[in-house]
Amino acid sequence: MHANVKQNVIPLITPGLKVACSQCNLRELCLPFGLSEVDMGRLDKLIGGGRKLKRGHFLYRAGDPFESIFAVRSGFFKTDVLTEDGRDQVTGFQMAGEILGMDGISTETHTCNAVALEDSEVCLIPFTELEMLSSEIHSLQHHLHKVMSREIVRDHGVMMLLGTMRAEERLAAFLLNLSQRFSARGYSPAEFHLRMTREEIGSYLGLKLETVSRAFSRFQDEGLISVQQKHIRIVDIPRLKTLLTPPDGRIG
Amino acid sequence: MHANVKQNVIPLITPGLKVACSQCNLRELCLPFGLSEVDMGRLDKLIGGGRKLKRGHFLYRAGDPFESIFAVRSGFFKTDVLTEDGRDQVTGFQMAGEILGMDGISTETHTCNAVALEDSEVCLIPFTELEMLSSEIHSLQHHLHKVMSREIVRDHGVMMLLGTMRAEERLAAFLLNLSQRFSARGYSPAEFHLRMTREEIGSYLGLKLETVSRAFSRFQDEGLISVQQKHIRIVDIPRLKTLLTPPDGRIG
DNA sequence: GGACCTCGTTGACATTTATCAACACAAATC
DNA sequence: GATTTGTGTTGATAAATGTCAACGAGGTCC
Repeated sequence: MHANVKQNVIPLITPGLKVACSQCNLRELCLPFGLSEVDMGRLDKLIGGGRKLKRGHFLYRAGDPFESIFAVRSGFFKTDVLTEDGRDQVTGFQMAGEILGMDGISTETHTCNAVALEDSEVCLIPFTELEMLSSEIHSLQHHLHKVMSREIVRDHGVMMLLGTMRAEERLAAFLLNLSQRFSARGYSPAEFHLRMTREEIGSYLGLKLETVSRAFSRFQDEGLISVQQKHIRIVDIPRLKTLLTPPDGRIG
Repeated sequence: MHANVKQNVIPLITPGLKVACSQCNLRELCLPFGLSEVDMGRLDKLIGGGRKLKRGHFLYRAGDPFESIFAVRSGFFKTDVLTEDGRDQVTGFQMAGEILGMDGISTETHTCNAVALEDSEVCLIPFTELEMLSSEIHSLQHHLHKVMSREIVRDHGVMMLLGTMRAEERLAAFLLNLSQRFSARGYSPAEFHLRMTREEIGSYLGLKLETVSRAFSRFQDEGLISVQQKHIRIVDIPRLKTLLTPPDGRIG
């Protein structure tokens, strides 16, 4: 019943997978943002190659020693934290251009699991080398700080969601967030495939899977979206957005 | 009814407040952790002085341009995020040695408010200068990354709390977290003064103030703690900890 | 020293979400 | 093609938390 049913071996670096930031169409979303051609070449040399992961495989697990951060080249990941007493919280879903693994810097050990939700590719960025290079390239250093800060801000958004929103508001916010991120990557903002189960959505949103399912059905009944298993089509984005704004505005 | 009733002017740098990391008894908790004497002296020169804040005053507000991060020298802060539609989420409470303001790096604008919950003092650390110095001092750079990463890990803990815990578990986790942090600063882990209201605790924990109040009363009835308004004495720390571990362990 | 305030507590009741259970659907496997 | 397994949906009911309201305690301002 738990996610760790598929305890696959962590695959080694895929030798054939050549990566180069300068050739990558994600460079405007990813770590090399704002670098000159020359500096991007220096970053290329540092990137420890790519790694392919089959669906269900772990990129890293809580407890693994921290050595690298990862940039998602393609595919889809989830990160989750498990406690000894069996609580399980999905802390995020990551797609192309997003950075994984920064939780590990503080203790030199990963504190969460990262699992591929579909066949995926990542770039491996050795962190010590990245720090060395970033002390020479100011814009790289600054952008790394921005990426970490962005993660903090994103986390605050999740706290807001978990702390103040009701079930349907959470799901609306979740769908709109996915929509916006797909859109930023050139995909349809209105129609997409969910890579995660209702249970994983529920864990992320602090809800049980039944509540997630009911909220989907309700949205469909009201003509906001069309759901067929994992295929989602958002019929009325503006009206979905209004679900996030309580009618009275709650001002005062 | 809202926190921004006290909209005080942001005070300027307090000229008389001399700060020096090398003299500070918080240096093992704070940014200069692990620096040599010489390097600490260089960090001292960078610190833009101290700032005193009266209770209720804002250290910064959402929308303010980002220029510095802040280290709490003394006192107690809360940070919160407000949305246009009136939602208000407390994202953290900060005490001596903790760093504030890293949310602002990503957009060059602060994304939350930081308010002093009692008369407080902070060190102002201009961020551009900090980046310049950290590219020269590797251990400073690395420690900055650790501090940011620690914030990400802390945020994950809050997500876990908000996503998986029930009201009493949240409050127990909150009290134990405060206890541990006071303890790390040489104060009693068992007896302390809450600087925040029930409403602020509730906002942080995703609960209404009445629920927080009832949970306090219940803990007192069960002999776990003793509450008198904001004064808390934890009578039975081990038993409070067991509240966080569901009896069956939820394994499997 | 009294008259506000804000803050905290408690009770009765409403609402939301979880729990338990049954069943439907789809993909993967034999 | 049938079977299994994971996944998703829906209903009935229970449990947790929120809402509304009253009141009490402490601090602050005249």
